[in-house]
Amino acid sequence: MTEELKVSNDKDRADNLGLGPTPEDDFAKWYQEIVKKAELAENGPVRGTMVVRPYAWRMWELMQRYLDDMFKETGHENAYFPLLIPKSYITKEAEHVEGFAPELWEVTRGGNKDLEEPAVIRPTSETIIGEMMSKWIQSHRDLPMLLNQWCSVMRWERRPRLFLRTSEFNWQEGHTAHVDEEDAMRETLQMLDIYETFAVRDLALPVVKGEKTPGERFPGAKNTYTIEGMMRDGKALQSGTSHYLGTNFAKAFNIEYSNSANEKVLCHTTSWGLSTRMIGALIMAHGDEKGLVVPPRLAPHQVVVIPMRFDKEPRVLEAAEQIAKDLRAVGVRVHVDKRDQRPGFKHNDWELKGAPLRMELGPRDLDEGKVLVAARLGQDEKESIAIADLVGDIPGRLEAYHDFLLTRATEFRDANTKQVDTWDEFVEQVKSGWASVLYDGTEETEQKIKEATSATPRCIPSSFEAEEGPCFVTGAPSAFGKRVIFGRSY
RNA sequence: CGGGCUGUGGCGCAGCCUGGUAGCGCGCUCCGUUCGGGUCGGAGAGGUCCGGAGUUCAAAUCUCCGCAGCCCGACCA
Repeated sequence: MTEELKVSNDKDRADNLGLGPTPEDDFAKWYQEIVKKAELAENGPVRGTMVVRPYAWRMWELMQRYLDDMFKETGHENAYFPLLIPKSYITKEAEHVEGFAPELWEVTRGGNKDLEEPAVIRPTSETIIGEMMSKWIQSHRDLPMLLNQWCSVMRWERRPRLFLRTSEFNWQEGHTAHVDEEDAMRETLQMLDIYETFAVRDLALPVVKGEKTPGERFPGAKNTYTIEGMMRDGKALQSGTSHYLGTNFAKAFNIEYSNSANEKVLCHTTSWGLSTRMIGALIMAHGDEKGLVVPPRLAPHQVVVIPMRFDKEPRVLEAAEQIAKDLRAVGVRVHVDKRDQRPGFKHNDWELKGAPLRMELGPRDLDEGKVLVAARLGQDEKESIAIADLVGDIPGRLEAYHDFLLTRATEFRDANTKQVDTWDEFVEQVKSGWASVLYDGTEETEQKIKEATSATPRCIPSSFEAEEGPCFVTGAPSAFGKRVIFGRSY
């Protein structure tokens, strides 16, 4: 009887603290529980808004740092443009306004009176930055103009989901102006490459890089490029986009320069953005039934040290702090968990929060000059390592852990991506993954596919070989000169 | 925006059908104990039952209107 009660209490505790559903049971619920229980974010009081908690914001700070470094290395400068944009700006580019009109938040009052011209809260800043660029650019000598801003934007979302789609979200938006198409296109593709590097190197997320089909383009863009990641439920997540805007915005906002022949010429502009949605990507690409799995480059705590009986034996804590100090000196982010909790609780908690490595340090280890090192993934047994070897060992171990995650995610993606040539195969394939197909590229065909399977064209991968043949739906000649990846998406 | 479901201490839930102003588990606080994978015992704190209006002597419970969340769809860098 007592035993039964005890077991039941343990189960209640586990249910309350740990995750209920597994990704296989109920992916949507699993995702929400991770977000909440790993203390990443929660809903704000206004519909669709999100409170980002410190643990997740730290990951975003790291993302910002890696991206910002690459932006600066490629000559970009950060600036800041206003949150509020005159409503009239948005309407200057026809496709742009059509695309964003249904998503706008509008401000009509301030200081207790109606505004003369309503303002919209930026859904993206092409318009206001275009307006400013038109003032700043006079000569070909002013080009290229390479700007970026870190900010939040707002779009009315009908169905918000934390990190994936919220009314307000934080991102970076780059905006550049160039002398001609060639230079602008080089920029567009360069930024796409940077996003890919970021995804692979920092997020351990293999992505498919490529161009969007016309139906999936950014409103007002001539070409849209994307990196698409595969989540563990086989769906695609658009993880970063880069747009070649042609002269569309230059025309709308008069962004022009005098060339060396003293002729007025329209600029060719680009824009590119990546958001906190990447935190959603990280959760859904790497997480498992125990919780979050954070890739080392983004982990707030790469190593968590769990000291045993440290209240009774101060030397344990001293040793733990010394280890932390030594590792920090070689660039490892270490956290010593001094909470008044049992070690078992801490192990579970840090598994839920996805810390890559844990160290268990007690009097016994200390006597032997060793620590037990456990990995969140990819290592079955805890390994006893000499304390003296840690500084040499841990950085490499973190890299190996990153490689493990990347390999695992890549194998998963490849196993769930299939080349198909018939309707039946296609329908089956997009239930759980991606299908690469030849199709005729028409809106009608895309619509038919979407209605039947809810799959949409994700991108025309730049890595794919040229290939042509009959459309798997209509039999008409295929478009784009190569296969296109279709999948369900977020 | 259409269809479905939900809203009760921090979290998970019961109570609602058959109105009589709240209960359980976990968590939290304090004391002791324990500490190498979610210790054990004791004593406590904490809720205008999402909001508003209505019916009633009386509403968590019934009715209406909002708001918010979740799922499916539509929509969506």
